[in-house]
Amino acid sequence: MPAFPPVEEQLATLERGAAHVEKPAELRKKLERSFATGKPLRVKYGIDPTGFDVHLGHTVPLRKLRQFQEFGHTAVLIIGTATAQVGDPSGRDESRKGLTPEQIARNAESYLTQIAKVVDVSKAEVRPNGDWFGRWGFADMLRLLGRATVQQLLVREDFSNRFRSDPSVPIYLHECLYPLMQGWDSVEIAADVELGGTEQLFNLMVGRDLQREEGQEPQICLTMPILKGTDGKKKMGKSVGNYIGVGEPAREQFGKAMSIPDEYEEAGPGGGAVKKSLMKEWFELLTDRPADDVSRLLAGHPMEAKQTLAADIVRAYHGDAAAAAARADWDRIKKNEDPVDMPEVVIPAAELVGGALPAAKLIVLAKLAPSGGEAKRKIAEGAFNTGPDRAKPADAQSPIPVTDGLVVRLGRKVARVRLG
RNA sequence: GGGUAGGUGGCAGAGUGGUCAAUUGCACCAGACUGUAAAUCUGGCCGCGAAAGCGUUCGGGGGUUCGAAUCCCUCCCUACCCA
Repeated sequence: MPAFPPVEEQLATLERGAAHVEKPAELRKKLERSFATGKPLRVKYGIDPTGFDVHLGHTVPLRKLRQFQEFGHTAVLIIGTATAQVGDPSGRDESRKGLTPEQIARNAESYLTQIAKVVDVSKAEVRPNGDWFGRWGFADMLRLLGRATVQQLLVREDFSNRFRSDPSVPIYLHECLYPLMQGWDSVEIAADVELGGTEQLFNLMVGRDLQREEGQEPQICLTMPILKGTDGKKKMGKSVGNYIGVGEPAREQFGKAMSIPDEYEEAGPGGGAVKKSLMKEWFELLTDRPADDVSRLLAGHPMEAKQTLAADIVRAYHGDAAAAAARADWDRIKKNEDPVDMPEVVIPAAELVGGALPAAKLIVLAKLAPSGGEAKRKIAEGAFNTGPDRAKPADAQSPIPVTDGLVVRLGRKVARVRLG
């Protein structure tokens, strides 16, 4: 039987960073009861196995889920094997194409491995919603559809926008089913709390309604803010290309984190632009760093703060050593030094002519550029240099003496040559 | 079933017989600059070639033409409207 931390302590952590809690008083009540009875809360989070890389944006609610786990509550991961065939209309996504059962299975597996970097999947309950929806007949579906009205759906901004102002974007009937299915999942697993991004609030509320109608205690809906991407402008997402994947290499994550702007502007309530600290939001939503620590860092040198932020993020997915190494590498790059762990490329000795190679050819063989044309352009731009003295070739044809261990650089790409 | 608008480089989106390897924006790569791989400015962004140049591209196939992303035929696909 898990011993839960005091309710106040739990509340303080759980509500931190949340965009909205529906309803805070009920959450307290549930926590108090679980504290008294020793019965963990059932905390639901759903994902559709439609096949994408898990990125930091997804980790925001996932981290909240982990906090619940750490307090001893039960994480229930819904795999939307049934809902994936419908496609969530939230955020004006266009309807998704149908996936084969094999794809869905493969995606689901890939998710769980990625999610495992944040949540303790081994302790979580994993429930494909095809388990129940798969058994449903047409009559069951109709019964579910009878639970909601078109008016209710139109309350949703993205539906009403599409309906009124942008009629060219179709709304399919099956999309209307999605919130109901998601809500029904809550009934099936008797959820105490459901997590999601702010755009999920409507769907989460449907769960509350359905539970109440089924005689269950309605779930708490806890939404998390939408994380802004590395551009500081749009929601982090794959299609925008402003994301950091949880599976990316440490250096990559560190670099991308360093590239975020310090602050961004947002339309304020009065219409004017309000400056907000992007770094602060990232600290709050992506790291465990305490609030006073964060404000101290932000008051200091921005560069220092951002490096700490980047290191915090890398640490979560690659560990202390990798985070430290990524930070050290960053410093080296800044000072124009080579990183410690350089990728090595093998060049067959037979390619050499008199121990040398034309510059353009060397670049292609070292895989620094995909084609000879690209290599030549970069040489002309002065982006290529080799060896400790960073010698630049005069032109693309200049022979570069190639020895084992030679360091070749093109822009920020660096490699060490091995003769094979 | 009928009608309409479309299918162009990673995406968005111009072009509508030669001057088009194809405007532009985004993304991406590089250079300068900088606390930052931010911002800004500059250059680049199909392949081969030292270069002149050559080859392969604009949904698939076929055709007209000295010459087609652009015209014709046919097929496939997408969206919207009407039934």
